[in-house]
Amino acid sequence: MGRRKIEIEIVKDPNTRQVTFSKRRTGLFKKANELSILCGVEIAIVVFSPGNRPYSFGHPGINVVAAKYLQQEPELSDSLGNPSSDAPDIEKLNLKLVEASSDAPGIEKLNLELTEVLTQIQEGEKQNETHDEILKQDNVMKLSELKELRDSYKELHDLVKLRLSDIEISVCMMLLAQDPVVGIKEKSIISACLSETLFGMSHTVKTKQERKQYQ
Amino acid sequence: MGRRKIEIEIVKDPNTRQVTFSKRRTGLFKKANELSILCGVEIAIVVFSPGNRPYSFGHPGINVVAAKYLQQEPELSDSLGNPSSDAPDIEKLNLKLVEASSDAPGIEKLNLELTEVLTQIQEGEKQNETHDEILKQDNVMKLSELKELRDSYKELHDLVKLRLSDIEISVCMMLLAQDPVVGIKEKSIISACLSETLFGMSHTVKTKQERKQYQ
DNA sequence: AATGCTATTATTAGCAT
DNA sequence: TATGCTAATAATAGCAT
Repeated sequence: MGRRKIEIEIVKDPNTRQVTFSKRRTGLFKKANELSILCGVEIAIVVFSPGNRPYSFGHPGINVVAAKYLQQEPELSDSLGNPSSDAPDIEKLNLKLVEASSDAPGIEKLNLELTEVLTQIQEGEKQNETHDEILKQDNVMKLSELKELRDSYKELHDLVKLRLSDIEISVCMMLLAQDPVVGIKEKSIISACLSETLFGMSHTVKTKQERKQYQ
Repeated sequence: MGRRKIEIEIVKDPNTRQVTFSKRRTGLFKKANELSILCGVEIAIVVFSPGNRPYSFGHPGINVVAAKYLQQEPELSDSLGNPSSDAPDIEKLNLKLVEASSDAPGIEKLNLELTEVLTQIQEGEKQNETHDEILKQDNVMKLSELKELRDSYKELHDLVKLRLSDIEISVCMMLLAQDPVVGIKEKSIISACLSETLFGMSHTVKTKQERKQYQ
């Protein structure tokens, strides 16, 4: 594809490697952009340069898509008997979403969602403690109370599971919202919101590190 | 690039669009693979098909890198004071990681891990059912059984919460990776986490779709 | 939904800037 | 570190399967 064919193996000369990276990354992002436009689909790429700098591409900006995705959730459960085939109206909807997302609003919602999840988890932990109290007080429990206990846990479980899915979706969307190298607009908004999110989550990372250290 | 030139605009015929997506996605992933090998860099791609199915590509497989991450973890807190310099040995290390991972079992392992988590969640649901049975059989329950019930829920709860933390950490890593000014050493690790997240999400989203379809 | 064929267009390796 | 040039290689549009 150039003056001569090359083997697909690591380019030994660091300078040449950097040039290759730069050119091929450009080409890759161009291809990704074409794919997203030609097929009306969402795509996200992250790649680290040989110097370990991150480059990313994403199309389109995402909040509208995220919101609408959650909206179409009910519809999905209606199309039960159709396992591996794609309902055509879903595809249409998807295309509309991509179109509509060009005028995307803010990203604060994402942060709010994350905060909500953390809050709910904390509440779940409180419930755990409450149940502990109950267990200590009575050796025998009425069936109704038992059911309540069970139900509350089940509720918590479902809640967290649902929230987990939401977060994963949000993350996905966030990935898609990365600053595109080729032709998208929301750059400044996205960067700002990414920073916000970063601050919001830093405490969680700390928590995990602490967990490991004291284990 | 084909029998005739086409404009980069949405392909109107749905069938043709799907074929285009399939071919170009293959091409894109091939390019991404070549880029990662030629330049020894880490890369991750997520793309949704016109039918909204997630496809993902990532290099390298995360297991090797993740292992090295855990080994390096102690050192990380030491190198925090070195913000914006691009240490050359870091690049070498990064290359070694990529090389080392070329003989990694591949991506299946990652998917297995994710499947494991999902399985555990499903098992949690089964336990819910089991507890239902118990509740129906006995009006009175021994304290030990009650504790078991409580513990199983707590376990499930912790499991989900842990996974949630992992996702948040991955996101945080990703956000950190946005900023080239932040310390360099962590970058390879970051991208590993990122890959994990990307793959994880692709898998999870798919699973969620399936869950909905069969509900 | 994916793959093989192949005429045609698109990407890029090596070099210079 | 990135871009312009250009010969040479690689991807793919349309069609059939």
